[in-house]
Amino acid sequence: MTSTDPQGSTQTQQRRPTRQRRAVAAALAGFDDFRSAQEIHDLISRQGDSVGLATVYRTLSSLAEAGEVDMLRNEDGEAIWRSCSDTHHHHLVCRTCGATVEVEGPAVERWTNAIAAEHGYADLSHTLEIFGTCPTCR
Amino acid sequence: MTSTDPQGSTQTQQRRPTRQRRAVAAALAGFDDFRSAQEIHDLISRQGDSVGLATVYRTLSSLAEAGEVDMLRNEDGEAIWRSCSDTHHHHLVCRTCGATVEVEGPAVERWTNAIAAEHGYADLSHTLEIFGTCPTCR
DNA sequence: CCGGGTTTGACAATGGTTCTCAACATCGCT
DNA sequence: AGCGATGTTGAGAACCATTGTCAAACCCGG
Repeated sequence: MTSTDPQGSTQTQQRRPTRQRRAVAAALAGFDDFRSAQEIHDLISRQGDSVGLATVYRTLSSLAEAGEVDMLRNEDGEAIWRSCSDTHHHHLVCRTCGATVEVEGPAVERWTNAIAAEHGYADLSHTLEIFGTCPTCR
Repeated sequence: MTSTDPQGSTQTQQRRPTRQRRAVAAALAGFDDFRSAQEIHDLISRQGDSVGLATVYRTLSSLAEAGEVDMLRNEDGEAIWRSCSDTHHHHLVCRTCGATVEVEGPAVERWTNAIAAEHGYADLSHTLEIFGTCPTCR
């Protein structure tokens, strides 16, 4: 926050291709649903790599900031992650097994924008997640 | 979870009107936006009452379960609470000052139900919160 | 006023997440 | 290839919201 930021402002900050970051990326590629940082950390270990938990957190956060992964919170407030397509979308998540369906809702986007505008709110962000029990888990 | 549950099942369990519960209710009546449990706890102290933090949590949780308060999570995953009307609704929350607008979106309800049904998900719940900057804070 | 189930509070314990900081890896340059 | 500057990492401590523990205090019906 107090950096001098020589020239390019909020631009692609340097991201060195380290072994650890590659490991996290590889782990992310290995599943489709949302996983907690700790689960991802375990996955990496199981894949033979060794990456510190703190590093997993750091990497996930910066990936999320870069828009390369989705981060949302489960009903307990824990952060869960997964790599994502680049369009804005929401999720239908199975409460039991974590199976995820990616959903798009242009209608919802429009609705939230309208509501916010109506009340003069700017600089919006919103969360919309649906939790339920998938057909398999019932 | 392993309780025997003698007779009435998910019914109105006894809720004794203790000094502490009254204090929490009073505190809740004193603000319109969402506050964390700790802030509410502070508020109570400032009002002269003394209630243990654990009790505040317990009371808020049970009130939430009874549908008398809304609990949602801010962007940091912390639980925030406020008393609410009894209909299902969502919120437009100012990121800076916490000012809250209660919004209803029958369209959204219908949409989530449709989506979930389409994928065979049952036992639904969903979260939809909009964060932004209110007119005053800009 | 009594007895029994509820509720409380102080404090410990959890558990996810972030911070600290010395050791280390990369990059750009020569 | 060698070097210095700077970004990264890891182990563990630190944080901090939230929940568990359990004896003491409380409320209620009789």
